[in-house]
Amino acid sequence: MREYYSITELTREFDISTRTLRYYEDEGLVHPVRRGRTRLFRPSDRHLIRQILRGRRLGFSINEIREIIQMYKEPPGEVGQLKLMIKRIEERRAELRQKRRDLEETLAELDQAEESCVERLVELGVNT
Amino acid sequence: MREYYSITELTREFDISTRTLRYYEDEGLVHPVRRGRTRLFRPSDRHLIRQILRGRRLGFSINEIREIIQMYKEPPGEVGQLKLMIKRIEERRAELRQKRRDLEETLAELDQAEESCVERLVELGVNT
DNA sequence: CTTCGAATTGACTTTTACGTAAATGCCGTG
DNA sequence: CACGGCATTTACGTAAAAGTCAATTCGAAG
Repeated sequence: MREYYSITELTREFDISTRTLRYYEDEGLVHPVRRGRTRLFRPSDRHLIRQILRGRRLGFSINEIREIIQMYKEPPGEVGQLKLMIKRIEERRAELRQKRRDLEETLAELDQAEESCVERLVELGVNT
Repeated sequence: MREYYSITELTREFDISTRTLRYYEDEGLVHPVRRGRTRLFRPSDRHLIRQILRGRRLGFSINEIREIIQMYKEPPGEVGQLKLMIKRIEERRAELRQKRRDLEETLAELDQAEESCVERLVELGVNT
């Protein structure tokens, strides 16, 4: 496990811009340490970036991603907070299950669409 | 099957604003007919709205949604177009499968997080 | 020491997906 | 016919998530 990653290494690995990584830092999502002015990202930051991009691909906003990442962290110490956290987690899961239904439906329709296309090709006598 | 739906009926059904529906019309995603200046949405439009919102929940942009909806329509008549269409569909499916992986991973992490919270509650001696 | 390239900062710009407000049209009811 | 209640059009506003550009600055190589 590497100790540090430079900003450009990570932009290459994840195919994002430096601007994006700095933006995520401004938003408090990652916390690279500094050597002089240079950012040094640790494996934990790298892991956070993975999670951020995952959230992004699923259509979550930065604020939502921030919330979700909070949930991955150490659970809070106070009972009220814990119960609230569990409620929030449950809400997110419901949302994700909705997304999963949406996803399955969309995939099914695309399967259908592709099949129609292939049929059409066969009608036209194209040898696949 | 109703013949027409008014704009407000649909805004209530789908919990979106009239602005949003007019925007989708501007963007050429739906095509309500007019009685005078009033929009009348047909069942096909209603179905389109379903598909649009599904895409929206999955984080697709309007342009992407437009593309995806194109795919659901009648396949094109020309061979080159058909092959291109199949390629596009395949790309979208790959993207959706990626989203599905993202989704499963996120769900798994949330399960983990919730479990931690529950454990913590038990430690604190809270009777669930 | 100079120079070069990579990194940083800050400011400004852009795109997307609507929100919002103002002015006006249409229509059924009392 | 006046009215309330939707609808419409036009226009401007805005928040999120970066892109872009200019001016520096740092550190390492020559």
